[in-house]
Amino acid sequence: MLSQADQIITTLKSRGLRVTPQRFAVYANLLGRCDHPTADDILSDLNQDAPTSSQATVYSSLQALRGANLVREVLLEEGVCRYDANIGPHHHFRCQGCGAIADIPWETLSSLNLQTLSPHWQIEGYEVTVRGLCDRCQVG
Amino acid sequence: MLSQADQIITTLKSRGLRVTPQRFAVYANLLGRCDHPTADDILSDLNQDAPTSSQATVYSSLQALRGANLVREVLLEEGVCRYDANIGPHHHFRCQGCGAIADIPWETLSSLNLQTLSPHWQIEGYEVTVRGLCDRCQVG
DNA sequence: CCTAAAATCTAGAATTATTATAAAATCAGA
DNA sequence: TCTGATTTTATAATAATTCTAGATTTTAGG
Repeated sequence: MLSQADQIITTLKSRGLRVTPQRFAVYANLLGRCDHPTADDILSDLNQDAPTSSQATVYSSLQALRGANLVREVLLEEGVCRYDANIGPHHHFRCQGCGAIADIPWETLSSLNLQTLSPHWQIEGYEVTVRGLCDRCQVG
Repeated sequence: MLSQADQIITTLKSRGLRVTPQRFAVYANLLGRCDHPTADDILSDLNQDAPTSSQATVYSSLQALRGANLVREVLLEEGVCRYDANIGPHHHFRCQGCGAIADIPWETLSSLNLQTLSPHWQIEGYEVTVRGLCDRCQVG
């Protein structure tokens, strides 16, 4: 029975990544979150209780994790990249009021038929971005 | 029978925008394109034959056009915002090889049932991002 | 046509997110 | 423990975008 720490270490190693305290911390942070943090969000969180990583290393660790397909980027906001350890197919809801982003399970919107798109494209997947207002931003 | 230039002018006025050569040029440029240019792409294009606009003004014009719902942003690439004068609902294909972006007509992927999402959300729309390889990036 | 007020443009400075860099530190296998 | 390769660090650099104050332009009314 592996602890979560051991699982993370095993996972990093299995993807050919050297296990450093910073990579561990970044990945553990992302695995423990439901939101989609920016690099700066992660940095602040990591260094909350103890100096864990430099800013450059957070970026570097994120790139390594992305290269290993353990983390993906989420482009739903201008000017900044957000990250997600949930790399399985899923969709997003984006609130147009406050900007909040929520995950939508894959199956919920998995009924699209992509066969009729262009015969020139080799389709590998899709995701849906739903826009609207979250409950806090709705008026009356 | 209005010329295209007159149509653009009328459109800008109808949206409460002052008609300046720069706004006209930016909007005309976007209307004449099928791709999704960056602000810099637009700037280079505009100033190709004659000095038309400064960089700051291209950004400013794009913001004004967006505020008037004549132009929308497209967030499919890290680090840069792309723009589109096609503001009707439509979807995008994104090539994972070269990064090319293509429009997909709305009706093609309009069959999603959003009723089963969260009762807390007031849904206003959705768009689908399809990923794959374009014909040029596919190998043999 | 003129005028004036408001809006917009300009060009360079400033800001922000991210990447580059060279030296120091660390990882992991022998 | 040693060692070579990799990673981290802190700062500089870069690129996309916004800010700013003075100059210029638009536009409505006379």
